[in-house]
Amino acid sequence: MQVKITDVAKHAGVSVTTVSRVLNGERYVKDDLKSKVNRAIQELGYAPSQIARSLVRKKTNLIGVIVPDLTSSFYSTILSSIEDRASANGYSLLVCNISENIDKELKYLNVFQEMRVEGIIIMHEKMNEDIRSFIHKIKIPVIFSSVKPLEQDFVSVIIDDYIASYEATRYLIELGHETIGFIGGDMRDITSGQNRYSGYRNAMEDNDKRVMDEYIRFGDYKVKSGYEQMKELLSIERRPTAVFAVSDDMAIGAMNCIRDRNLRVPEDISVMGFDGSLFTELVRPTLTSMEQPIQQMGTVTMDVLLKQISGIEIPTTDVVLEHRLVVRESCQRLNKDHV
Amino acid sequence: MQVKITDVAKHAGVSVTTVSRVLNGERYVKDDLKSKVNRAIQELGYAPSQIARSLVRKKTNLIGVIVPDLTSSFYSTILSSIEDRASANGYSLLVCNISENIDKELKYLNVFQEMRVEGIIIMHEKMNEDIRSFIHKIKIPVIFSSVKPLEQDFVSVIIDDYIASYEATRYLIELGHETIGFIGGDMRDITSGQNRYSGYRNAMEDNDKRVMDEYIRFGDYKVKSGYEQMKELLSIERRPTAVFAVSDDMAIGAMNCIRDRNLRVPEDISVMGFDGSLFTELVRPTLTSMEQPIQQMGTVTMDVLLKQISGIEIPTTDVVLEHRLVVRESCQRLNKDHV
DNA sequence: CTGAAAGCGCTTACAG
DNA sequence: CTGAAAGCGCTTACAG
Repeated sequence: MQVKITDVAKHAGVSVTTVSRVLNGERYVKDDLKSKVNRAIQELGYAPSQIARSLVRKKTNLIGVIVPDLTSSFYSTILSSIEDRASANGYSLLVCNISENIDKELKYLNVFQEMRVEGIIIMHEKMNEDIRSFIHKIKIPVIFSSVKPLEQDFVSVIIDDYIASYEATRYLIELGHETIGFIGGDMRDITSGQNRYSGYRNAMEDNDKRVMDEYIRFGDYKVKSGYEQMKELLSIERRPTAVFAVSDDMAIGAMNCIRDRNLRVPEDISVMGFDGSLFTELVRPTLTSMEQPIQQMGTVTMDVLLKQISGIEIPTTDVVLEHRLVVRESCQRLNKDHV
Repeated sequence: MQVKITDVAKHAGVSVTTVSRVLNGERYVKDDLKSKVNRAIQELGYAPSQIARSLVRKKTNLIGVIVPDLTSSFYSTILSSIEDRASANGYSLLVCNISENIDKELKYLNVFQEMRVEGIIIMHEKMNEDIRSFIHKIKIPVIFSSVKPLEQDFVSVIIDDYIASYEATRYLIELGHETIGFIGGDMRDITSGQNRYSGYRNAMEDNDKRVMDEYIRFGDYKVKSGYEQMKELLSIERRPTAVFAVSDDMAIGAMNCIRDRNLRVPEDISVMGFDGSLFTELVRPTLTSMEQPIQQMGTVTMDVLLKQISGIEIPTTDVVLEHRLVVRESCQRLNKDHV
């Protein structure tokens, strides 16, 4: 029922080879034939089948992307800039939202393979043995964005989460804070769980601050868990004067919790976030945050992947982007009188 | 280089037909052959090519989605539930983020057609003649989600924006407000521009409230424009005691503007939003909003489209979902003393 | 229950 | 400059 190339050829009175040639902008087609063909295409409303074309060219112009959570501002911003670079280069995105569901990830990785995508982008680091071995076996270029799995042979586009977290903590220390609460992520995550935790811990120790277990909590990066964990921190007898949450969402949850207890940010408690999401400017007080270059992260990810695909360059090491502390209103110098 | 079905057949010592049969779970294959084939698949790491399969079956299991702005919480939430339903039904999503770029939309519509997607979802209503005629001509099922273009022959999954807006305004009137500012959307948009504006206007008139031009502003649905337009409303000599913004994002921008002027929400000015985004619960005070059933909207969109694709049912009318006023903290009864 | 052959809609050497 | 033919990797009647 769909118009196909033979219909166009018949309609124009030429061979399919000729139609194919004008379709692909080849030279060596006389102008009168070319215009006959173009008219036929027009009249028949012909759109060549990419899938037939892919089969013979062995090129699909498809990229598969695995996103942990589409509704997250962080990931959807990265995805948006990935999409931008992809479409600018003639690629389309096959998007999979796994929402913490590992089975879905493996299933989709299989779909990607069967669809013969030319590259795969993963923004997720909770691996299992199946996924690990799948990625090792597959011949399609795979790149991780914003996360870094343990294995050295996977390529990531990331920031240095350890140093970023270290510097965020040091900033609070420099403001005079002694007791700094920490709301970490999932310790099964290398990047955003373990590395950010170590950064906090080492910054504290290097500056002779006591690291106390009751000041250390862990959430799931979302607003709600920031709220819950902050509730715990506020129940401590000598509550912290500053809190560092490893995601802006959790930091906002923490701020809301503080406010709901009739305490003020930053007068009573300073709050520091991490990521640089859109929300930092949207809440009041605005949120001081250790920011990742989110947009750039997407762009660079796509550019590196494109190079891998074209075979120009096989990256062997991670691409590490610059983090940046953006000071806004939610942190202030410790008011000694207040404690 | 990729392993193909002939390799598997050779390795297992059977015909490609047989391999194809076990791949597709057909009966009529003896157990010993079946296990031979399965072993060969295993050993060779064979993954059948969907694109070859699509060519012969004339079925791609692909859905094309056009999103106006991936970074918007509203659209990414719909997209997320669309993805959920799609993958549950064996479909993958080809996602295009057009970011207000009409040319990109037409280009992507073409890509969708060439990729032979089985259905197209559009969450965007800024049409031009090319797009309109393209959609009319194409034989692929198209469905609009959360928006309703002018033409009657396109199917949409929406709420009744006019009534929702009418009721939101009436709620503010019932709280005793006389002067109600309005921050509308783009008047080129039927759904979220014109209909919501008419709802506001008619609710005002039906309740004998004066509709004054200076109280009516228009933004682009984003936080920043809500802030800017609120600034204008605050500069009016007799400023409104309540403001209704037709997106939660703009409402939040308005709240921030009010706060930055050292006024309080809702004591000095009540603020009402629209959409039911995640932010409503995230800001302080929490935002009263006329909510759309965002998740359901995605689910229903996909379900209706799936029916269209399977030919079970060709919807001829829009699917209208229920809106719901969710009262939170940002609106209060007008305090007469205050004015 | 199994296999040889045609065909899906294109592109690309190969001849002319 | 143009076309006939082979082939991309599968599935599906058709025979047996």
